[in-house]
Amino acid sequence: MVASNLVYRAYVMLLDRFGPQGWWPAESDFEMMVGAILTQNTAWSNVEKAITALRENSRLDPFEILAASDEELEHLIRPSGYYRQKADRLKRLSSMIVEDLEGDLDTLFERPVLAARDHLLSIKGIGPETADSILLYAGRRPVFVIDAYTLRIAGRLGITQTGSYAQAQRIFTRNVPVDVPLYQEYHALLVKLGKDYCRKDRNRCRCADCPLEAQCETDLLS
DNA sequence: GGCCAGGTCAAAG
DNA sequence: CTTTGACATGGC
Repeated sequence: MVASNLVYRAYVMLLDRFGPQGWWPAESDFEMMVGAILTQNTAWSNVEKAITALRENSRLDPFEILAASDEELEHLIRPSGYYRQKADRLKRLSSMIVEDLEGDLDTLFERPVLAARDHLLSIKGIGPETADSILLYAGRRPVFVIDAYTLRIAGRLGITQTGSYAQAQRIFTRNVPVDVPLYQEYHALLVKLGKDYCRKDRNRCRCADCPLEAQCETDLLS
């Protein structure tokens, strides 16, 4: 890892342009995990409505989620979309926490990262991005999160070839310092860049104002 | 009205 | 191992 590589310089440029993004100011690690599931392919504004509803009904807790009926849970999280699937996923997550961890999340996060990651991935409804988001933002473990924006941006910068999650994760991990706040901030900045400058529709790509314009190799997306 | 959003899974080539 | 369809609401 050298301080002059593109992967690291991109982080510096993005932070300089956009500033800290202040992601995931959840009041608890469990709330953060709930948000990670509810935000799957969904706008965060919709997730906020669902989390607020859960909180106001005192269901923002693994035991309370298990105690709730499917109908009640689905109703509370409906604004976040895919509400039947996500209600099921929240119950599976809660079951794991209650049954495997006795309700104590630290039991999970204190384990070796790969073991904790595998444990999360064993839950139906938790894939690589959700697992890694949980490890990074709730567990504060140094795991680089890859999402659709990161894949698209990395492709345009010529950083990755295949567009696979694992490859992108390896490359980002190898080229930035192992630092939890940096990982948290970099991921949030990539999402910010993706939303505002690197959209799927090429006609909407505002490459002229893009902070990484000079590094961008193509207008095309993978 | 159409596109998109801080993905994942099962089924199929 | 890669691709495809289903899942669903709300904002612009």
